[in-house]
Amino acid sequence: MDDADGALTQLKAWLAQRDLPSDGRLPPERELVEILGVSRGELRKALAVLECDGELWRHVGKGTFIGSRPVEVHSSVAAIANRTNPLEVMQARLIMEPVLAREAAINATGSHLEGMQQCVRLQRTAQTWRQYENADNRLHRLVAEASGNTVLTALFDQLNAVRRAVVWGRLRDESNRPPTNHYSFAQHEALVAAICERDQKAAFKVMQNHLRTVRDNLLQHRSAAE
Amino acid sequence: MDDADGALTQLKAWLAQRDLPSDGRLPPERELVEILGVSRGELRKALAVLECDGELWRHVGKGTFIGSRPVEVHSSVAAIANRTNPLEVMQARLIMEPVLAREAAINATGSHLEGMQQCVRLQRTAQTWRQYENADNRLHRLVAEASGNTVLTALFDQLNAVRRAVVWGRLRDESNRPPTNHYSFAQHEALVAAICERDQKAAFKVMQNHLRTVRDNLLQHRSAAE
DNA sequence: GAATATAATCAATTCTTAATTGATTAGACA
DNA sequence: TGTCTAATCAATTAAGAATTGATTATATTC
Repeated sequence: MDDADGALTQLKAWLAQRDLPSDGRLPPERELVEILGVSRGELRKALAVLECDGELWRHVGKGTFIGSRPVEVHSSVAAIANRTNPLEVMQARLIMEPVLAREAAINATGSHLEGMQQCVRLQRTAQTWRQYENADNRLHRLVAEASGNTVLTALFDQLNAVRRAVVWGRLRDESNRPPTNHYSFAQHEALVAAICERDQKAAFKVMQNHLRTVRDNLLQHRSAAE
Repeated sequence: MDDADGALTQLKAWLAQRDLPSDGRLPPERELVEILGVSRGELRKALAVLECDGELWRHVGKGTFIGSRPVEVHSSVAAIANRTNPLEVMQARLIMEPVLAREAAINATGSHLEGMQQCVRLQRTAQTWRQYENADNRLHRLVAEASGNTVLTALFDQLNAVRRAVVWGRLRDESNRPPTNHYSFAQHEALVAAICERDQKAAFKVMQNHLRTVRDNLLQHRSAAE
């Protein structure tokens, strides 16, 4: 390497002798310039080479770091909700939630069961759709949590966030209050009963039937609107 | 309701007539006290009742909101990975991926199929484990994408991110290059073949068997280490 | 005149400080 | 004893200043 790569050579040497902090961050360009005694343009050229080689990554406002750029996994819920539709969401729920119910029948703790039963009671006495939906959300979340699987619960949370962000249009019943004989009442009670009795197959089946009912209602409303 | 519940009655009445902002936030306690003309203690009792009923939720520094407490969806991949283990991840994969494979058999496009076949070829000729894993990642991601379900694909991505972040310890084979008779070869080829032939049941079954093999290998290694 | 160094500026991010807010405690009052 | 008021605490948010990589303009050097 000749003088044309002086900055690069010097930078590599400095990186080799200096052990960096745990996060792999190296000093800002304005400091490195003084440390290495090169101009900022030369330093940036050298950094660009190393970045191109995948040895470091940079970001405005953050700094320069050794290693490979961390993958952005924070695929926003809103972005997903904009590219999907209620039917896809229901399909995903039909895959996830029966399994969660089955696992909940195995692993649910006493406090989980108490919470589920309270949700069912609250739903029966709900005066508004908002109260009804609150209880519904809490119940399904409790089932997920009771499964005991951290990953599945996290996936359920993301699915749930997408569900709430998706545009459901006029699919929702807009009457003032939930009817006293709403189909979900019996299904939710059967679900909680199955989980309480540790009946895995029943918990799976009841949840599956429940979500199929919800899905079929969805399709019926849609075809009626078209 | 008598005077003992005056604050609760007044609060409910105020909530009924007043339409709240879109985020469901209601004024801070210090303001509500002046609006309703009740003492802060009474107000907090009334709020506690409504919170217990699940009609609102509160948090220090944030405020008081109508609706059910939002789940921590910010659960970053790293946070999940720290609280889970390889077995939970495999369980989640066993639930998600066979379904994705079945849907892929229905909805995969020509470019999806080409990509899958290329992955299989790349895996056969992989010189290093890194190349092998790259092809493996791409294949499974292609199956998810080919399912055509945006939500399921997003969930797969999150699961995949967790899988890569989880500490697998010495479960990985550390030999220099993948063996030429690695069990995954045949399974992956059978998977791609089933999807190409639009055989939904076979695609589901092959993926399930594949992941069970992976899981069993995992358990075997673990019990050997103990 | 071309190339490079230096300075100025921009935009994204982080840091710092103050203000807000629900929760808790202590004292006054009846 | 019970309730109201005030003070205080702890968690969060809001806003402005300071950083930092990227870009552009100006000056310098050979």
